[in-house]
Amino acid sequence: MATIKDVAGRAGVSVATVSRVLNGRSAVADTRERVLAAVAELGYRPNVVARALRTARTRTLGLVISDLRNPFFTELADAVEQEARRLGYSLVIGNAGESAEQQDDQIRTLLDRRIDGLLVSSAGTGSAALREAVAAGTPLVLLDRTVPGLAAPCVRAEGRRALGELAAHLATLGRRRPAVIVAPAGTPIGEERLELFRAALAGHGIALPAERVLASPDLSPTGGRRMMRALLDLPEPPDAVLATDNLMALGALDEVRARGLRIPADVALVAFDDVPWFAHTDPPLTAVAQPTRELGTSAVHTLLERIEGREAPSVLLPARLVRRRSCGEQPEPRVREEIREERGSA
Amino acid sequence: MATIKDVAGRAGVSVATVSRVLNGRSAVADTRERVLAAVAELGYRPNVVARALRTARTRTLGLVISDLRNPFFTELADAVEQEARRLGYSLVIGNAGESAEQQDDQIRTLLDRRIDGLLVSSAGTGSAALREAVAAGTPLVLLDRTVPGLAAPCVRAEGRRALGELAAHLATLGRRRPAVIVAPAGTPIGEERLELFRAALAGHGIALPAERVLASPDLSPTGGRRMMRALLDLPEPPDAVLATDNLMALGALDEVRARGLRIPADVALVAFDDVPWFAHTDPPLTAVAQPTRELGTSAVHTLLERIEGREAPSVLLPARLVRRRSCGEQPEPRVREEIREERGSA
DNA sequence: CGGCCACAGGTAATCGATTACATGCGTGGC
DNA sequence: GCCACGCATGTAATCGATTACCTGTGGCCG
Repeated sequence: MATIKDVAGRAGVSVATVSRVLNGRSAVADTRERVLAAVAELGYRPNVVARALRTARTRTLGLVISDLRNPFFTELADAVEQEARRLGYSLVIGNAGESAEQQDDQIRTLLDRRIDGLLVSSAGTGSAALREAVAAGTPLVLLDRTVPGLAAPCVRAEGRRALGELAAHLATLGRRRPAVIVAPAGTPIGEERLELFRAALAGHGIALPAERVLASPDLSPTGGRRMMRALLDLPEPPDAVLATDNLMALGALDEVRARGLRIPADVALVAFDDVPWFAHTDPPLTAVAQPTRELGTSAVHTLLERIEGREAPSVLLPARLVRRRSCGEQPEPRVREEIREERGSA
Repeated sequence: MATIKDVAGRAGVSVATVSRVLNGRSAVADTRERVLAAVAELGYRPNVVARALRTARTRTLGLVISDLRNPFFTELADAVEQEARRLGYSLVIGNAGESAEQQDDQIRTLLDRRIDGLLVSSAGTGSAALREAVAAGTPLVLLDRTVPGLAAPCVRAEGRRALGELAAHLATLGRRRPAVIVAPAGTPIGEERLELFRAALAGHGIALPAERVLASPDLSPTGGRRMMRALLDLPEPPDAVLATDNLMALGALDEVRARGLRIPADVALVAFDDVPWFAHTDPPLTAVAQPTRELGTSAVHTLLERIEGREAPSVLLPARLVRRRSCGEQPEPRVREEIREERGSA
């Protein structure tokens, strides 16, 4: 591969001049053209490794995602990558697979590569490597999941309004015995969703007793299915169930079907996190949709602020309720259209 | 951040000695311990950028995936990442979003970062940047999708046996009017699947006329839905449809449902590519499952062979038929179990 | 007791870029 | 006509590691 020296030789100038031409500082027309010609002839491309070593900037961001196979996070990662690339940064993605250990491994690998900044949707609640990153002075922004006590801004969605609408929606439809399948205990954001929903229901005079709030052991369809089983086995089974994650909602759906029950006639089902295939299930699921792509772009912007040394506040974007048919309402006229267009040319 | 010089100073030795201790060449007990102590005290981590510059090896692989939001590719990427990490390599993932242009952009970025090897599941048929990679001598392995005329091994799945089983399955169930929704024209692997299926059907005396083979304009639910609409509008509509990609199958399913038709009573539906949520649709979809994780690990191994300068042959792994309920057979006893376990702790 | 060898460990070159500083040339002002 | 200033460009240091080569010490053998 051609180096800057080869280009300099070919153009009959020094390496400094080549560098200056390529970085747009000075150089007069004649020289400039000779250099560019040499670059073209040799197919020269600057070695970003060398550049990074010298400038101490890699123009690379790191993203550690809690579970890459979860479609919510896939879309988030995609949004982050696009925005980063648009702004001239590469993105290195690390998958934590919902394991705190693997997350630490990924974070350390990224720090070793001297990325300019780090985005993390943390798998556990905090971790040693996260603190190391802060200590090392690497700009850090949390994504979707907060980590209590960590000095880093967090970009996430907030469900107050959407959960308020959901409570109203359920009340209107006459549902009186709601239940919630929440994320494993200790997940701060799951607790928040639960409390907001509880408060919203209370506003309509609907109670959410403890026996109808079940924490799944993990964020998986299996966990969701098991919790739904327990709920349906209750002496007074719920008439509406909210699952605070898309995979758990999927498992819950399986259990309802396996029992031959109908949605929404026998029980309503709502998911937190809207993912493309919720529009394709039978019936299409009503969901609290996080503004996924906006979360991604906003996280990149926040991180760049921090990289440039500015303070950046946490960002809370409102989620919105997407009404489909799993709670019993008639489909709105645009629902069929939505099915057709939602994925676009994905 | 501490550098090797800081460590050397603290341990009272030269940087060469530190490097040797850390890389396991020589160094006697006493010195060794002083160095390791200094490393621990300073929290020193080698700068991989500097190391890469010196050694001309980044210990990084690149993966350009045709569409990260397609769950088949997500799982493939996850498998590749895990195997790469296990073998001491980092993985940089680039998403092409099914655009040849973006793919070239991603490939060039990866080449600039001097990755040791490149894995590509090509979006278009060939591209300038792919040829540049080969010309630059970067070890290259194609994944899932071949590129005719490119001097690089390809790791992919092959459906002969599975499609043979599928043809037999359909014949047994009395289906006589099969149809196929294929990928956009010019996708080599789509053509192959079609021809294998056609041959297998012929073995059972079933014809596959041209009017029942439709090429979708893109790999999306929208495209699949449109093709299914055209098929169902045929004077003699098909009684079994194979979609050669999971997203198109999803769209096809939507169209069947929107018309109030039943699967499998009115029409059977089969997908090429098994993805986790096919076990959760209603009914669960019969699918030709590619050995996704094996494809990923095998691709990494092939690439490492090439990186170490050895020749490496292309790899063809057999796909297998996963019978669920979308063709009309009774569910086998283990199907319920499968629904529960398939995603595991995903 | 002297010489040689083995080996730990230091010195310095190197990877490919950026960039501070030096140099030299041309031009404009007095 | 001379000096100074500005600007294009070259020289060389630098980033943080690895590694070829050199040095010095100690042990062993003759």
